[in-house]
Amino acid sequence: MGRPPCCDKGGVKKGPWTPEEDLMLVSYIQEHGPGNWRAVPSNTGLMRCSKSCRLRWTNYLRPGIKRGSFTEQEEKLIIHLQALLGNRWAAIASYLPERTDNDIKNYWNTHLKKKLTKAQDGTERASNHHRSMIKGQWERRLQTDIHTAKQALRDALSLDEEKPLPNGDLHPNLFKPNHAPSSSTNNVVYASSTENISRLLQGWMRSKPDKARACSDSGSSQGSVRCESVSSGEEGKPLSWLETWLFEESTGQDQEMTLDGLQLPLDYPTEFL
DNA sequence: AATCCTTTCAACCGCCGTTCA
DNA sequence: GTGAACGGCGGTTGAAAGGAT
Repeated sequence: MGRPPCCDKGGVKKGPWTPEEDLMLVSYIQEHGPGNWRAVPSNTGLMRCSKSCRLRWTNYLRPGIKRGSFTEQEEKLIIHLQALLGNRWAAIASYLPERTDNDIKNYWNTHLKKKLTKAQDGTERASNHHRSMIKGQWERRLQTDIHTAKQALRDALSLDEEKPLPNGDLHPNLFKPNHAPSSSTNNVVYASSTENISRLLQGWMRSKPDKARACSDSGSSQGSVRCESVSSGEEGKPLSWLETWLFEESTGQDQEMTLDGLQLPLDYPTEFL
């Protein structure tokens, strides 16, 4: 028997949030900043538990969230990152700063998993050599996958670099005002209610960049790859082990990768090996 | 037009790691 | 050193919307 859930108290409202509740939460965060979620319900008068408030903020109200269909590039990136990191949605989401981990998780479960299963079925039917693949072939295939994943990540990161932020944020898209969807993502739709509320916060985000900066908005301590950063030495700009790994390879040291001799950063999590 | 089935996604639940008294 | 409180994460659920019959 664990500790009782935080929302066990009576009188705690559940279910969909109303615009009025959203406004109450946003006004509070606008004034006090995200964090100290425990105090939010009592200070705002919201009949919601702290977890619910945090979730509503991080998954829906937080400025810079892109809603609507995923682009092909995002889709590919998610597939590659999932192959690399597994179901660590928060870590994956840190590479798609405009998407929430919940969104990515939902998209994976509803679209990508099916897509991949279908594709896998097709290839499995076509030939049985999948199973009888000798070790060397399997390794080569894995190497190719890793290489492809790294390439996709590099592409994504270099895209980000095209739009540098004055304050040197890791991901320039982070907290990008969402009034101007990128021209390359025509199918992007911003939820109007979220957008309206988010606009309320834009001034605040600009005036409190430190508070607003995210290792996810409130500073994830475990899941986020981005938070496990190492110093690159470039103006003190921190890089995650993954980014370091990518950039090291892209600086001309494209040595042949083998599983045995794979050159990984010192802080590469051993769980991925 | 009515009913049933499927899909989507916001929200909840329970667990885990971290922090702090 | 210990235990409670808190924040964060991933898995799961269920209501709503959309599509098929």
